Amino acid sequence: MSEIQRPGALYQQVAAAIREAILSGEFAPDTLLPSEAQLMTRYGVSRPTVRNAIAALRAEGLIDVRHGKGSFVRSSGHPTLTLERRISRTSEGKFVMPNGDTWQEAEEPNTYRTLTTKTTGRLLQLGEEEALFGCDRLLIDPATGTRAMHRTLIPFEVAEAVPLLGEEPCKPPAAIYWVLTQVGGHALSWTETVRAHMPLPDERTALQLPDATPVLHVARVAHDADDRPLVLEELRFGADRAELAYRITADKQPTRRARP
Amino acid sequence: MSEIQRPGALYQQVAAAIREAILSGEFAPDTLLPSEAQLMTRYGVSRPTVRNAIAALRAEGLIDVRHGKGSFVRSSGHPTLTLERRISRTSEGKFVMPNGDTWQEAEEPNTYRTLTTKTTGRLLQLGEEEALFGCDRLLIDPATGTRAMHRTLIPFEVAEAVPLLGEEPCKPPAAIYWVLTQVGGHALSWTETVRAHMPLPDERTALQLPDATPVLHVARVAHDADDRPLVLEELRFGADRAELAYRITADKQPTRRARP
DNA sequence: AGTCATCACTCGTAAGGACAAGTGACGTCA
DNA sequence: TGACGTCACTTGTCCTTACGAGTGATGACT
Repeated sequence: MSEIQRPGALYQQVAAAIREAILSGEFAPDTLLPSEAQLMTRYGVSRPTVRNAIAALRAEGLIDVRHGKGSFVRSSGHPTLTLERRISRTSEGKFVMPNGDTWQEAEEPNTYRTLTTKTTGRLLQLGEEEALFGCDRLLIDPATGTRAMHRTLIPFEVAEAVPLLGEEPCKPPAAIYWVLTQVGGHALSWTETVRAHMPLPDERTALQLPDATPVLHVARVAHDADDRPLVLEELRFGADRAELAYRITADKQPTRRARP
Repeated sequence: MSEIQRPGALYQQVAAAIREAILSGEFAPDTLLPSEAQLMTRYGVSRPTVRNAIAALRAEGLIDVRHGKGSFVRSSGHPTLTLERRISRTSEGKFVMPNGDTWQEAEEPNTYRTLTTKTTGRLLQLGEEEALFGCDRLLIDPATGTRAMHRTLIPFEVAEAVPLLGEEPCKPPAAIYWVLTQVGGHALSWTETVRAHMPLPDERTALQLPDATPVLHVARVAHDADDRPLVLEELRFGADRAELAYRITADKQPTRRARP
């Protein structure tokens, strides 16, 4: 009966005690925590209080609870998949994404269709709710089992010049750059924007995410020589499975971006 | 009384109904949701069930609950601060981090001290629990109020060659690179690794994070000509306030990394 | 020996009641 | 008018009880 007293609510004291035990290593990773009943007698509180404490630890991603078995200390395993974000151009002018792209299609690819975007329109220099030409995919990395949601978005202005896009199913992620070069749209620079958010239920199921696992969201925009956006690629994946890696080399001069 | 039936548990049905109303725009952002009592009569369930549903929406980051007032639809405001991750070298050989570094010290800086790292040792090619020379900071962006935790880590092997580091307080983040050049440690490349995780309580309070807000974690490692790590900078901030932006330019040749 | 029912244990769901605590408006009182 | 107390409303905390559902081992039956 480790007596507890300190801060705020009872369940927070219980949560703090368990958390401390986990972080100090008293409860090792992948270890079974005491059951709810045991915690009730241990701290002299009711079951809702224990469950409330456990819910707090769950939201912090410290433990995993399995129905009928118990609560396990989550092994703070680092991501097993590192996505190297680098785009290179071969001498023939073809674009390759050389690494981190061992993705395979996990489902039958969709076809291009009209989409609207609230969150990423800004990156394409569009207003909110503006229509786009786009395609969704569910990708999987066979080596690690990591899943990712991929979306290609092309402004209508650009898509109209590319008759090939009407064909179905839509091209694999990397091919879109090649397609663009065929019609004279040469991407000169890419900007990647990285965000994180909590998954909605559809993302939770599609990406098979455990509790309290954020989604990493990468939006890659290709710009042409006039700094106008050509394509937007979105990639979402569970932050427990994969991480992003950028290699930065020192320029001789600071790069300046055009200011409209 | 919108009757509900479909999937799984009662509280999930209630949560799904509210979630749908939010995503469809029926409940506008920053709007007050019906109170718990109203939801009880609306769906004909008990208070624990309503609270359970609300807890689920809270964990998804869809709503904010304020004691004594009610539940508000969270305005899905995009991050206001964009951190441009680019390192440039001036012609004099001094290193500058030209953008996204309007940070100010939010607290009196600490002094360098010995730290151990479990999660990021790998990036420095060290084992787990290996000791390092390091310094923590709490930064703030005055324009947006965004807070960030910053940590500088230097392997003992490197730190021993730098007598300047013993001085207190420790240098501002960017200065460490300049210090290194003074003793012949020239950084040639940087690798940034991006992860996301849910905050522990200390991160929640230090960064002043709302519910269900992930932490974005950037680890920047500077390597010398022999590809040995010189410094590790860690930056953590709330994913609701800031995002990362990388500009990628197309190389003529794919970059190959040494394989040991 | 093998199969399968049972049981004890786990967590999940749902309801009920009671009181504490934060918030804001309203009305009283000085 | 101004200050303040009260009250109604909100969510927060905590307890009790009950049953459903997943898991694994035990043991009886074939």
